[in-house]
Amino acid sequence: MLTLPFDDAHAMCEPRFGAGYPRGGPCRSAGDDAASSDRDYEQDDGGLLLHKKRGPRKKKATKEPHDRSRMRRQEANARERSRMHGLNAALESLRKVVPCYSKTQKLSKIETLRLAKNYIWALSETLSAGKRPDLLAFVQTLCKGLSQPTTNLVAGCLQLNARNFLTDHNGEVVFSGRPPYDPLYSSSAYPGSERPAGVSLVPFRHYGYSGAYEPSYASPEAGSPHFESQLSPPVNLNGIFAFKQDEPPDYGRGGHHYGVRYCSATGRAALAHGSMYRVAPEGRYPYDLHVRGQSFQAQGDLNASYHN
DNA sequence: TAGGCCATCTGGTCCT
DNA sequence: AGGACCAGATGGCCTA
Repeated sequence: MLTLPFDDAHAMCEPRFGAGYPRGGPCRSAGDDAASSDRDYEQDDGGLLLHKKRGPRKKKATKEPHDRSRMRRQEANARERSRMHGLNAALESLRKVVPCYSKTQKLSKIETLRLAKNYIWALSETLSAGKRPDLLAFVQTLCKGLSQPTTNLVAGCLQLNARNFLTDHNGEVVFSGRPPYDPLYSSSAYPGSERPAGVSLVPFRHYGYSGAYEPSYASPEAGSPHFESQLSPPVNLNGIFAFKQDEPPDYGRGGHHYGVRYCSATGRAALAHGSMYRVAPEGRYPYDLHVRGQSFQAQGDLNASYHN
């Protein structure tokens, strides 16, 4: 699984706001402005780190007319607003490419960043593993450190049973449901000698409808606010990030293509036509896998599982 | 009502 | 000098 300790206590620099908290103290990386770290901080009587100002403590006396000073401050405020709007726009665009996007239920800023980090991590792990991802592990990685509401939202986006992804007090995602290990992709996925070179038959674990999949998830469009306006993100494991509703890259040509697509209600229609991502006729299955341009028979297997 | 989230203002610091 | 960046403070809004 993860090749590096994932749950770095300060990986996302949990906010430690409060008066007197040293700016950049615990979150500062090792090489980041190391030269200034000592001179920037001093300890008070209680050992608390206090920010030691670098510059002159008092504002220099200025001959600047009050009106001009005021005007410059207002201009600075406008620039700061603009800067923050740009930051928010970037964050919004990030929201749209992480695995859970809803116009009606936006992720908070911090949760967006955490989810993005988890997403990058999960994709990296999948790439380095070089085999088909374990859906449960993938989702667990995605949800690591997220709040329970966000975990529910992500699980809802992925149309999993959120109750099976409980976040414990350590921020660990705990799978509480039955862990079925029925191989989704058996050798029957490659009848005869059609198995492409380089594709191993490591069973892809799927989780039966008595497990992680919500038995009733088939109707996300039918009223659950979680699914309103939700667009699923691209999860494209070959490093080509196809944005939602963009034309997919041509996966028929060369390269080792390895993609997972989580399909959801509104995104599906846009993807159904001419997409690399196969969509079940019923539109009910949350993901599909493609290796080297091959489309696995996920729907068929899931159909069988469902109807059994 | 408390707590979380957010936008905005503000002053300090850094950089060009 | 002026703009960018940063973080603290503050108040509004929303929800449990």
